[in-house]
Amino acid sequence: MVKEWLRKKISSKFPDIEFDILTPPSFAKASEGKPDLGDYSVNLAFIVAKRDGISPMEAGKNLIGEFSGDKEFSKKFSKIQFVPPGFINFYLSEEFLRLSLETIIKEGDKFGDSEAGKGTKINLEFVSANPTGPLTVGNARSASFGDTLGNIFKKTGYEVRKEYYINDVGNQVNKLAESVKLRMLELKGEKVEFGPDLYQGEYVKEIAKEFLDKVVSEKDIPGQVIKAMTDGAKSSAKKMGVEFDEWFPESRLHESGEVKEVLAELELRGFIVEEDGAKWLKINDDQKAVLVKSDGSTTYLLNDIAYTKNKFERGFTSALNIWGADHHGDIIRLKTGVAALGYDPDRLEILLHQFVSIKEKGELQKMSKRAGRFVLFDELLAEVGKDAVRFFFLTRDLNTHMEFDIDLAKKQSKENPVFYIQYAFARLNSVFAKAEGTRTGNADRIKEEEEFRLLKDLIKLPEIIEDISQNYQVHHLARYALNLAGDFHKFYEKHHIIQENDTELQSARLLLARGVHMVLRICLDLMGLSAPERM
RNA sequence: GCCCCUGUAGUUCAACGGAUAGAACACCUCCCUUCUAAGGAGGGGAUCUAAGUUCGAUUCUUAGCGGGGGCACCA
Repeated sequence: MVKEWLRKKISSKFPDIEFDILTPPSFAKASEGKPDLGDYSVNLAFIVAKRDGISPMEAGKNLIGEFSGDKEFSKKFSKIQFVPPGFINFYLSEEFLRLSLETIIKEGDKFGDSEAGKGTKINLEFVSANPTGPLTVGNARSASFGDTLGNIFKKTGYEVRKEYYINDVGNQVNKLAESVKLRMLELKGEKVEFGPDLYQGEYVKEIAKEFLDKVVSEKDIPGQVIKAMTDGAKSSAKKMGVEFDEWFPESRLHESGEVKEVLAELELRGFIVEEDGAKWLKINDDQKAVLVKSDGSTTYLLNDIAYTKNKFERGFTSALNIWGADHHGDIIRLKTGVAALGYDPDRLEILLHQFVSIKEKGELQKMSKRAGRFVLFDELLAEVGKDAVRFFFLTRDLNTHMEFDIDLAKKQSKENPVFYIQYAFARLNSVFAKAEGTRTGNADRIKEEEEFRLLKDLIKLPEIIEDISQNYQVHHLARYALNLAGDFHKFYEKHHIIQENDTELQSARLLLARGVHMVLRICLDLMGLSAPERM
């Protein structure tokens, strides 16, 4: 609300200068000689100083008049101060904050909505785990992240489709089918040779048993295995609260002939070289990647290029993929392929999330689907709960190499900070229940420091959400919600909302409480967390 | 060897090139006859090392030392 306004306003005064709008550090203990540096800050003086070759303090003296004399500024700010080493600090006025509260309440659930993404259609693809085993803890990370990012895009006006790509073709699938077949024979009492390159996990035996019961014939095994795995992934996603708009099977691209078409087009455009009986895509001077193997089968890369083209042809202006860090090397290849087809490669954006390593019984485990070593998504959800799992991932940057200590997570699930937020929400509910029937008035009687603190938090929501839609720092939303909940708990301890003898004050505080409640709910919804009535 | 990510309190994580580096958990001291103590008040405790760029570096550059992930006619 304020940040954007400030940016525009200052830009119009100083059109040639690039500056930053900053949030000054807020010191926890203002009482102990820590200065109040205001609510917003501009580093204009540093920039001007450099340009003019003078000191920042000198530059600031000449600038400050531009602000203190401007009436529009005084509507929002009670004080604008120039302080060493050269920041111009803006202090929000109490009057403006009170007015903002009334605006926020009027907007309701739409508070924070924007039209920033209007006209952009995003295909957001995430999880897309190989259907050769159940979803694991690592998949839970991209599920939490992708789902929340999608929600934020929607709130900022983008048209979004959440998509899950199913690699239902290829070697790995055949191997899994082979593994199941052997386990079935084994269950029938035959002696089998179960090679180390087959899928070792227990789930293979379970499927085999199920197939025996259902009397699945041998030729149906591959199709049925994929179906079983995909159904499992769908059910896991659902338990996480993630709804995909589209489950896109790779086989569709082969059946429709799109893969062949793409190959033909790449050949026509001269990006293919043949060598050793295989067809390669030229990446750069010293790199090439196989598209068609010498046995005639296509690689994931060619299929992925066709898939990306398919997304664009479906009308998406951009394709955003969330991949695990192990696919880092594939980015350049896929982008090259997409560019070779004549698309702007910037329309394809790939976010990498670093790995989640698992610590169990004090030891780091190396996960491997093939070897059957992994921690199951469903198991984790059952033990720790959806909200705690989602929030655990959502509070961290995608680049963080996470260590997930299973035992600790189980033990500490009760202490997961998500409950701190939900508890604030539940406390508010019980206040509302107590105050039922009384009116919420205007904000005039708001005057306590803790109350203004909350108002300042509230007006930041639109800024946070819009920033995330640009920089994908989803964890900022989680931190914001934690901070808001914390400020609420502090307020709650110090001031009473219910005021038996002062209905005016009570109605003002109820209005504030409703604002906090509303914003907490918006945050919880965006993150796919439940908003409990009581705890 | 080359490429990507990463190194912050005892632990798990924050910090848009900005001001005295924030939380949570754990530890120590307090606070429930007033709206839910899953809460609040207070305390101790951290930027891997060395140079450089900058008015200003946890953030950028280079080098070193750790950690994770890639460098296939697998996905």
